[in-house]
Amino acid sequence: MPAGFNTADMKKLDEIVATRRRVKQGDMLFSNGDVFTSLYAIRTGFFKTCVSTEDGREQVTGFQMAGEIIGLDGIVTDHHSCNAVALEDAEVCIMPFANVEDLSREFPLLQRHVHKIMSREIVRENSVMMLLGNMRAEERLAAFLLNLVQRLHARGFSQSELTLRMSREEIGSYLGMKLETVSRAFSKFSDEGIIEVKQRYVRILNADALKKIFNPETCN
Amino acid sequence: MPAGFNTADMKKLDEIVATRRRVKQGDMLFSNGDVFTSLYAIRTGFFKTCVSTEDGREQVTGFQMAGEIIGLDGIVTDHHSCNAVALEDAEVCIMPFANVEDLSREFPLLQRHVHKIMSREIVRENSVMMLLGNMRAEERLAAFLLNLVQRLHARGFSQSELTLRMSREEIGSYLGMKLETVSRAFSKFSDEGIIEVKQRYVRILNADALKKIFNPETCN
DNA sequence: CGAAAGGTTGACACGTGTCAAAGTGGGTGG
DNA sequence: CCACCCACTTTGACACGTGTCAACCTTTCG
Repeated sequence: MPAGFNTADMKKLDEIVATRRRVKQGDMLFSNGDVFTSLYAIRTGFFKTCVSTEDGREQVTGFQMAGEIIGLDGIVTDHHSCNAVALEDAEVCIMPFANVEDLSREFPLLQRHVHKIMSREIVRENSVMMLLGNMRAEERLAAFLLNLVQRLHARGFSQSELTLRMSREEIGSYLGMKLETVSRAFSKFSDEGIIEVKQRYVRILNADALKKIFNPETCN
Repeated sequence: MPAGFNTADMKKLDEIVATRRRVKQGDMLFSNGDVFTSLYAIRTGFFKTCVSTEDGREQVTGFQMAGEIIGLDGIVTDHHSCNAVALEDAEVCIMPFANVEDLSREFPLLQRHVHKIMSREIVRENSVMMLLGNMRAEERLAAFLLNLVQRLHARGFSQSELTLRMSREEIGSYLGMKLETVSRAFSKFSDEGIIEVKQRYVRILNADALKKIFNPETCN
């Protein structure tokens, strides 16, 4: 929720949330083809969203954590065009989109907030396109790790330690590379003393080195 | 503009457009860092949008033609995060975003329309991610050509002939491949009798074959 | 405890990138 | 109006990063 509302406003804004829903690890919050009715605000847990082709290839389009909104893909056709899968037990707030639109008309601040959320997603996807189109395996992984810790840190977690909620294959799908290549890049970073890796536990030992890999020119 | 408005409504909706602007080939409509004030509806002409890293790598994030909206990237931070370049002389309608938001509150149909436009862009970028992450050079080019002719056909142009407005390098940037690879893929399609290419002129001789390349499984 | 899923590592293959040279077409100035 | 020039495109030869396939290891969970 955005800032700038008084308590009376906040009470009305509570109406956006119809109810909450728990999603167990591995379960889908919504899937491709489902009728779109609501946006979902993640309260706890971790999701991936992915699209797939008829011939079975899957592309992870994003990883979402507490405080982020999923379901925006469904607005345009009234049907979802991707799957949202919980990577750990999760709880979401269900926000019927009709409520969102009604209250947006009443509260310009909310309207602006909704627009920003959608715009942010567009900008994020732009940078993923840059990553997929122009970067090499190690740059992609460095960018991915830096993005993850930055978002976790904004939520009060460590900026140097994290536990991955997704498999090597899912990371690879997101980054446009095979799981073996992901694993090799982790090992390389580890050999170079940039990170410490043990399965899904990752500790960043030298963030500057990671940033340098991600963006070779901008280093100092 | 969406359907469903009466003439009185339409008159008010005209207020969205502040003015028009001509953009000459090669000129930028807006660029990374510019303050965001307006969305732009393309009346005529053809644009590319692209992001770039500090070390000079450029990623084309989309090609836009008449009737499409650009500038959505600027909403989230009040500053544009990409460049919009005219690939041919163009004219756009300038729609100050404040007007869009004001009238959206008044006209639910417009509000819904704006939301759909943003959602459509998110879904489009999802499919570009699939393309960049999972497909091979020839599949990417086939998908690209099919998408282009489909959009041109929706605007009354031929569904088998087109003149590309962008260079091989720009196509390559969009599709995550080098210009030589783009050129080779064109030549291969040409050798196989699937298309006829002469520089920027392309005629599709066998659309089914292209679809087959794009999606090997879904053929029949 | 055993099986299944996920992760690591090695050897090799292959698609695309890189570099270079030549061809093509369009725009501009003399 | 022609000729030149420059940007763009095509094509070839070769290099290299990542994919593929396989074996083995680790961890989790029934």
